[in-house]
Amino acid sequence: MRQSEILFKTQKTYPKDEVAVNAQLLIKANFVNKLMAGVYSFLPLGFRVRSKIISIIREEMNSLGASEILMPSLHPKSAWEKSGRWEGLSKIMYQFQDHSGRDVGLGVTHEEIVALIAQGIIDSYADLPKYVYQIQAKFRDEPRAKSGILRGREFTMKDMYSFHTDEKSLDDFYEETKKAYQRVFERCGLKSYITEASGGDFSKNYSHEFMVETEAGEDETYLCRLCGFARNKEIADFRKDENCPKCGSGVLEKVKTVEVGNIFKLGTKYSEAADLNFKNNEGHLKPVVMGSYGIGVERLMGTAVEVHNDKNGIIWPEEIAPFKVHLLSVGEDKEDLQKFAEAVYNEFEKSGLEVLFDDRKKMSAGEKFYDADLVGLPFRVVVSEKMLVQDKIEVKKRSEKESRVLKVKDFIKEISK
RNA sequence: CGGGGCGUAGUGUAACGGUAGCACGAGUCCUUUGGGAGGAUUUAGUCCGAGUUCAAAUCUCGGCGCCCCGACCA
Repeated sequence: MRQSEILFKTQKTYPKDEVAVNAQLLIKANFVNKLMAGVYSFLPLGFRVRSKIISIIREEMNSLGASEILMPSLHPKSAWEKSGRWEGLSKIMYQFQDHSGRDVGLGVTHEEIVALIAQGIIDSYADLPKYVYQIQAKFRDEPRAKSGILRGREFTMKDMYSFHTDEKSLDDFYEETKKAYQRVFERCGLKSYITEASGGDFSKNYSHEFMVETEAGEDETYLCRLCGFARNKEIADFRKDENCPKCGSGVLEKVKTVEVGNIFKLGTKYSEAADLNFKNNEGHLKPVVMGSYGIGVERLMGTAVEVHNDKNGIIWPEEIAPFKVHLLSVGEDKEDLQKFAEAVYNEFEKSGLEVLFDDRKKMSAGEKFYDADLVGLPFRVVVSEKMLVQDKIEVKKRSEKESRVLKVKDFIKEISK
């Protein structure tokens, strides 16, 4: 993609109000645009990061045997009444009346809705288990949106729901999901720790949270760096262990964390509210056992920025970088250099390399270098008069200091494997 | 929802109650071209509404918005 052609321009200064690192960098580097507190647009580069994260999530959820669906954001009050959550969530759910006076709300989550759907499909134990997920906007009237894209009022969530005949089936899937979640976070460049959750409006004792360590975190977690055991603050304060209860040799250290995902064993609460039953092999009607599993997409993106940056800008983990390579044409806009840069760009494109080509004219080398550092793509490739005469390119990893000069073909070969 | 801070060109910042200025950006022209280049020229602003005053960006009140701390966070 050519940088000159996309709706994209970095800012020279940090937004004056923002303190959160993810907000400062994502706004300065023009990945996102803030419309109001907690509500963001995703500009070309930010949109690509978001898409990459979604692809990773999709792959991992599909690998669990889950199928993707899409439920609506606009819900009638009636769908929420039986579970008692029209009232229970009224503080954070956007609720209003349409022109004909009907009560409607914007979805904060979809247990009620998905249970209604399953109710019309699941009849017998032979229909179970089933797993569905969606990746969709959620709306929450947060009393205080904060920390850039870490806590928004409108945000994308992957929410998955599972339906089972019994606890054992749920437990098995729950454990598989735990592993899939950790793969998602790892592929996004983040090390996650699983904690047993203490709170929550529902399923009080059957949920786990996935925590990533960063100063920007809102939560406090005690973790053992030796074995990866983690425990949330409420439980840790109650237990008061100093040594790791799992490996015994590590020390529990209090760190700040961001909750990037959470999973719940719901039991039969929502299936009972929605009359979601199945006939077991004896012909008896039983409520379906459910689980729900969430990942906040933008929160994951913001956390990656919080964890991977330096004073010059973002350092994107490779799998979620908007492009793999930033190709800079620097120096005077002479015809032979332009031709060379175009040729390199075409070769990259032909080989399927995801490349952002800084082909902007009348732009000093310094400006392009600053922008490249700020934007933070994994590889920076420079073509200039100096490179032209050698018929080579200069390659530098964003995460490293040293650059290397090599042939285009060799670089493509190296990066493609 | 409690507490605090803050709203001035696109961005970042000045201005005692008395001419709204500077830098960057953007437009035009010339020069420059490996770490945010230089010159000439143009462009564009006091969040909204009341009040006090001869006079309000500045003082008072109300609203709206943003950020931070706390509470909250299926």
